[in-house]
Parts: sequence; C-alpha cells; structure tokens
Amino acid sequence: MTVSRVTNTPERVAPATRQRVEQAILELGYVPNALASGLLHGRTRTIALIVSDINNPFFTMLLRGVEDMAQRNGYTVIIGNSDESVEKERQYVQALIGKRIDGLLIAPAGSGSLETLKLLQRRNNPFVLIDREIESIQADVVMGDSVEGARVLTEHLIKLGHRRIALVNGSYDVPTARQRLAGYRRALEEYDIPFDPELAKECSYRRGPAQVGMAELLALPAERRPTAVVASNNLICIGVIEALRQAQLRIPEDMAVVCFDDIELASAIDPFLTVLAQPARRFGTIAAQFLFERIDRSAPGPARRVVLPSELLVRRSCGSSLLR
Amino acid sequence: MTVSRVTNTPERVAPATRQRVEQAILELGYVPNALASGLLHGRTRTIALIVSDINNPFFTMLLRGVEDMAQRNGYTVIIGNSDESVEKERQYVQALIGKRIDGLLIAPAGSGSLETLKLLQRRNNPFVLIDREIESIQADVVMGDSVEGARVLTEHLIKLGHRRIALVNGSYDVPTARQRLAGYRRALEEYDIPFDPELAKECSYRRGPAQVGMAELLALPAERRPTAVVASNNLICIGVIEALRQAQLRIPEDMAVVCFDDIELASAIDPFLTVLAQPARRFGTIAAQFLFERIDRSAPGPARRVVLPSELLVRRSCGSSLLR
DNA sequence: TTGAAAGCGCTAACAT
DNA sequence: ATGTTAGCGCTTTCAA
Repeated sequence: MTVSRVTNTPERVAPATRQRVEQAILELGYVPNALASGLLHGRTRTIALIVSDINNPFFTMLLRGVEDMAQRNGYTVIIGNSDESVEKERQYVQALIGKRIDGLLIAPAGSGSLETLKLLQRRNNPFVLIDREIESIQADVVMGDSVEGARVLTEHLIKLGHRRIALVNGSYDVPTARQRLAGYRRALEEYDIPFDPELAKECSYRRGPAQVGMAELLALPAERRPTAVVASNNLICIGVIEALRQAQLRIPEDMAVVCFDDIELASAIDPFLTVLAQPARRFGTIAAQFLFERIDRSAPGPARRVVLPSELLVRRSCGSSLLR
Repeated sequence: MTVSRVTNTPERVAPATRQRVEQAILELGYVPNALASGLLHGRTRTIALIVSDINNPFFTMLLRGVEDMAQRNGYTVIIGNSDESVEKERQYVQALIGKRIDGLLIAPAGSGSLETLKLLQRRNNPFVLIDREIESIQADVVMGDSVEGARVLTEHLIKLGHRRIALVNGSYDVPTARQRLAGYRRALEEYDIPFDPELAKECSYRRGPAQVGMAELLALPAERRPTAVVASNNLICIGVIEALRQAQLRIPEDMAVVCFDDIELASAIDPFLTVLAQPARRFGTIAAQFLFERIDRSAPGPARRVVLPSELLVRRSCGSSLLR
C-alpha cells in the first residue's frame, strides 16, 4: 500500500518512508504491474492503430503522428496490419478487445469491416476511422478529400491536352477507391469528355495488380489506348511505372502519369511527376486527438467528420523522361 | 467457471450447456478479459518491437516479418519507435515492462541502450537484439554482416577505378556504423589505398545530416574531393543524392554512389545504383522465432548470434545519370 | 502517516 | 459435468 502511494501520490508519504521505499524500488527493479491496475480501473492507457498496409509510407507517416500524440498523453500504441484483409482485421480487433485497449484507430480494410466495428460499438469502445469512411456507421472520421483530389489530378491532365485518360484504381470495396472514381468522372464531365469504362481499371492498392492493370491498358489497340494515367495511390503509381518501363515507354513523352499520395523517398531521389500529397501525419495526430477526447470524456457527442485538403505537388510536372 | 471452460476447454462441457453459454456469449458480445488472465498466468501473449526509425522501409519490412510470426503464434505486437533516442527507448521499455509483455525485439538506439537492456535482463525478460549488436550483453542477436557488406561496396567502387572514396556514415554510437567503417577501411587496405579521415564522415542515419555531410565533402578543394561515395544506409543515400543534385552533379558521371540497404520503392521507379540489400523481413521472422523459443522454454541456453548475408543488387551499376 | 480489507475478472485446484 | 475457493497485484475505502 505504501509503495502504491509512493508511485502515485508521493506527497502523502512521510519523506523518510518515501526514501526507503524508493531505495527498495531501485534495488529490486520494481515496476508496477499495469495489468493489475488496468483490471481495477478498466483503463489500460493503450490504444491501437490498425492499418491496411504497414509498408505504405502513407500509413507509416500516419503512425508517426499517432505515436507522437500517444506519447504526449502517456499512452502506448499497439499496431496491427490488416493487409487489406477483413478477416485478419477482425482477429486483431478481437484480440485488442480482449486486451481492453482504451480505443482504436482504424483504416478499415473494406465494407466487411462494418461487422467488426459494430462489435466495438456495442461494447462502447471508442474508435476513430482514418482515411476510409464507412457509411452506415456513426463514428468520428479523419480523411482526405478523395473526390476533389482525383478531380484535380484528372483536370491537370485534361488541361495538358489529354482526352483519353485512364484511372488505375484500388478495389471498389474500399471507399477511397469509389470516391476517386467519382472525382475522375466529375472532371471528365466538366470538360465534356465521355466516360469510357474500358479506361477505369479496378485493381487494388498494391503494386503487382496495378502493374497488371496497366499492362492491360497498354495492350489495347492504339486508338483505344490512353495517353495519360491517374494512379489512385502511391503503390499503384509504382506498378504503373513498372509496366511502362517494361513496355519501353517514357514518361511523359509516351504516357503522362500523375498520382494520388506522395512518394516521398522516391521523389526526393528523382522528382518526376505530379502527385497529390495528403498530410498523412496530421491524419494521425488529429485522429488520435479525437480518440483521446472520446476516451477521457467517455462522452458520445456527435460524430465528427474531418476532411483534410491535399496539396498538389508538382514535383516536376510531367517534365522528365523515365528512361535514359 | 463454466464460461471459462467453454472458451478454453469446450470438450469438458456438456454439449447442451455449451450451446447455451455460446449463445449468451454471442448475445452479450462477451470477450474474456486478457488482463485478468495475464495477471493470473504472468503471460500476456504480447511481444513488442522497438525500432529506431519507423519511417525507414528496412524496419517496416522487418516489422512485417515479426508480425507474421506473431500472428502465427497467437501473439500481438506492440510497436515502439525510439527515433534513435536512448531516452525515448528507455521510456518505452519501462512502459512495456509495466504491461508485462512476454518479450522484446529491439534495434537499440545506441550504446546508452545498455542500461535499459540490463533492466530487462535483471527481470529475466527475454529479448532479442535486431540489426544492432551490443557487446557486453549476453543476448540473442540477428543482424546483417555490416563489415563484409561495406567491404564489398567499397571494393565495387575500387574495381571501377576509384581511389578517393568517401563514406557517409551513421553515428559511431551505433554498432553498424562502426562496423561499416571497419569494412570500408578493410577494402581500402586490401587495395593499398591509404585511409583519409577527411573522407569518412560521421553523420547519422538520417537524410538531413547526410545531406550536410555530403555537402561538406563537395566543398573540399578539387584535389581532395572524393570521386565516389559509399552511403552507409538508405536514408543517408537519399541525403547524399539530394546534396549532389543541389550541386548540379550527375550520378555517376560526376560522382559514383553505392549504398547499404535497399531502397525498394525508389528503385522500382528508377533503378539507378548499386545497393547492398539486406533480407529485412527474415531479420524479423528469425528474431521473433528466437524470442518465442525463449519465452516458451523460458530457458536460458547460450546466446545465439545470427549474421545474415546481404545481396549485392546491381540495380543499374552506376549506369544512369541523375540529372536530366 | 500508515495499514487492513475488499474486489477488479480470471482460472488452477479441489470439491460435489 | 458443474460449482467453490482462492489468489494473481493493484488501489479505493475505511480504520488505526
């Protein structure tokens, strides 16, 4: 009991006793058992972040933001990688509920995530959606403006004179992919360019599938082939570029390319295209802040929906060729 | 009690009772409290990974390996980012001990990590060192062969005819940096090239400082300036390249560059230099495996030391120019 | 200023 | 096949 007081309310222990206890703590390497404390208080000072792809720099930056906030608030972060799999995600959430984390930040893997999130909701476990909104669930969400972003990117290409513009996209099971498709179509409409379903490829937010998708576009007969591509995220962009290189095509002479999300490291080395950079780190800090508020007040309050603007970074607007 | 039996040893419960309990579990959304269970058993089925830079793809790949193994063994992974700060690292370890994690994987931030690790050792908490060895501590370690790697990279440049070769390195507080320096010196010796301290820059495993270090090298009078650079890791390499671009120098015409660690995304886009790729993911799986063995047997056994070979990937051996 | 009792939720060991 | 008891380590409450 006295030890507990020394660690929690040292001022309520006689200085002499305190000294002796502190001495013993050092000698024994005593560290209070947070499990016992958590069991008692129903609070673990732990939150979790589940991302859909830990290898994507976007999510790593986001994690950094989350970590900063967490550390500042005395929280620990458990990270989960769902790998875009709803099942893996469900297992994680299950385990995390077991561990009685105080709250969850999650970039849902797909529409199947709904069930998992309802589980949390029923238990009154606060959570905040990041990057991907799920309609039909009332929860805080921090995301980018995918519709506007895709519209701007597409418009950029149109203004450069392109008419046959392809979109290599993620799975339509992911909200951002649907929104980016919508933004792309909106831009086409605004400039009276007919939408050609053949040019809008549903792939997935991964390098390999995007490469395949792009190769298919390149296999089209010349008159139906696109002259420009909007890559729906950074990994897709890399797949697209790989396909182009395999086909011995240059950027932008043979094919213009723009992409959603920054490719930070890569563009530090070789700035080569126009990207729409999202403030990933801020996604993390804001979402964590929201979560902590929910945890502290354990108050419902209306669900907040923050849509952060992106920045069109003309790294070097279609101004360099890829092949040397 | 019966509920506990249903979740843990269902075969020892009458089918009828089991059914009813399972029904209730579903209805109530009951998830057993792992805190209570952990408190009882002194086991949390949680391990932690502390890396020195979560933004470095090397560590992200490593994390992936760890996660795979963890999931396969029914463990959860807590991730910590020490940001190369011994103090931040110490705070993390303290918090993790409190949470009674079963084991720790750590890429120590520096020599100051020794104290922190001793804390773990005194408490008999198993841990495995990753990527960075700490002499004077007896523990499993999984790492790459930095000495040989740096030697090979340096030799590669020597064979291309270079004699004034610079090394832009991490802080000598980090073991790998010291080892890479040693490998670099060994290669020079083998070819009877005198070691010039001016050309071996101690910076840090970060982009900014490396850029500064490279700029300093470029500021040397022409006859003392290097004609080639070994970048001691991927982030340093990027800093080096940035400095070269600022100085309007081309790779490899004006300055040859090779680097330790792969730059995966970047080189997918634009393979441009020779890199020494480490099997980061295997670092993770092997280290996790070691840790689980320690946890399960809770047996001491001799400390294992695994040194994984790297692969010299001639992405495009100094064969493309950077500036267009 | 310090100590004793009780209980957080679970399960090993021992009844029934 | 099911129930009871006890205790993991902590802290809230009440007592000394």
